[in-house]
Amino acid sequence: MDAPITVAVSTVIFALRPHPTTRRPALWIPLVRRIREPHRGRWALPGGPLAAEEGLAASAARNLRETTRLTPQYLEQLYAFGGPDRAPETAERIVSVVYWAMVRPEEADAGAAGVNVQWFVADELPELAFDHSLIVEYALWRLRNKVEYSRIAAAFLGETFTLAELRRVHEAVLQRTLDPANFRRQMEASGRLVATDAFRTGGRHRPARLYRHDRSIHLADNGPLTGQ
Amino acid sequence: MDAPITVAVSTVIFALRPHPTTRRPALWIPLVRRIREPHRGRWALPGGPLAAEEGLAASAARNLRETTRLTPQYLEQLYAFGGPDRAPETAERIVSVVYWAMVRPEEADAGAAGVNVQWFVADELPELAFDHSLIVEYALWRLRNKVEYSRIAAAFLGETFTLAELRRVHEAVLQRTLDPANFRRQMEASGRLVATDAFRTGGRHRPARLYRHDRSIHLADNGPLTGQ
DNA sequence: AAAATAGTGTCTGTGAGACAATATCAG
DNA sequence: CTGATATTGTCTCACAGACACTATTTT
Repeated sequence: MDAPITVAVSTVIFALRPHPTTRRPALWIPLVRRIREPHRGRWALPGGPLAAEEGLAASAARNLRETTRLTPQYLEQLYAFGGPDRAPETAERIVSVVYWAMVRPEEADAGAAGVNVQWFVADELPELAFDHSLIVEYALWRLRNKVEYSRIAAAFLGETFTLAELRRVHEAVLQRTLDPANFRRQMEASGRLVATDAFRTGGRHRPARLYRHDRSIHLADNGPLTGQ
Repeated sequence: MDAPITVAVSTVIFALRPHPTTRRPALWIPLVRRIREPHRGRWALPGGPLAAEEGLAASAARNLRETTRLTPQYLEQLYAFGGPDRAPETAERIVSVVYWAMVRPEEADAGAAGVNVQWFVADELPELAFDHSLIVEYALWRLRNKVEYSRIAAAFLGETFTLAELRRVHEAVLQRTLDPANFRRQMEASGRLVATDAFRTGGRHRPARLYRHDRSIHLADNGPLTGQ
């Protein structure tokens, strides 16, 4: 007579787009409006049940693709949530394995995706369904930590970028301004950047050198896990 | 016709005991011998299916108690493993939420626990069942990282301890010797230690001051997760 | 006194951060 | 030339690590 336990996979998806009022780059998250009870009408993380023959990360990538039509540049497991009291309104017992992902701005602008999907500024979310507010908060915490010691910010940018562009990603994630001179030195000292001989011209100022990331270095260190 | 997916919880349990040859403190892990196929006879992490009304962490604590008769000083979720190819020998699909835990040496010596349970030096394990070798490797990596920036080492010690005792914990975890003078300064500067006015006497040397940890500071920073 | 560990002092190198100065583009 | 941002230079401070030195106990 075991109550059935369902495994679901949800994903916190981050993209960088201009903030609606300040126009400065900010973190955005797509959410899905619930069309059924419980929490009908509330916004929730995209997700769904784990398919029988599907890996956890594959399931996250699939539901990301289905809700946003995007392919993640980076995808990492966040946490498994499984308390028996997560959805007190229902008899169902759901264990959610939550991933977080990063997509590129061009992609994020393109497919606005289906109805019932809407992008929100990550720091100005409404109250979400279930424990999803807590989950997003945790994902933000992880992202803000990881941007400081990995080259994960690259997942928000294209193949090449200027140091100013990379700095603005860091500033958006960390929500504070960074000294251009010191930022440059840190990035150069990290050994993760490769200078190209191309420049970004067009601004009313000195052109900026374009860099790319060293592809031989992983976006982030997951320890002995090579990509579950 | 969904193939049923079972949720299991396993735990990597660490304790500090003298290494059998060097007698220096080393990390030990209790393993359970499998009595059924697949992998019969091999050693595996303690664990079992998630009970219907049980939280994930509660399940980990319970199976830890059942296999070792111990209560963890620290318990944290490690990762959820759920690839469809984890146990190719069976038709079953199991998603394992793995925790890691730390127990105190006195406790670890006491209840040697049931038959089919045996303690191993963490760095000298045999080939384990399923993907458990990878899991232990990852848990070791997390422990070694976390000991450097949290007061997690306290979980291996009693209420009060000398700086030498704390240093030997760090040395055992990190597998290298640490300068006593610099270690002292780092610990004092961390603000996590509180000096008591008691001393540990008995050695053929100057008595060492006993410290305790500041209980207002969490053992480790799990971000916005307060103790899932 | 000798042995052993507790605890202090000091020096050096590295890196983060503040901030000044110079370079080079568009208009 | 002016305005703007790129890029370089310099200074200071904090901290990790190496290592010499002093303190206090047991035998």
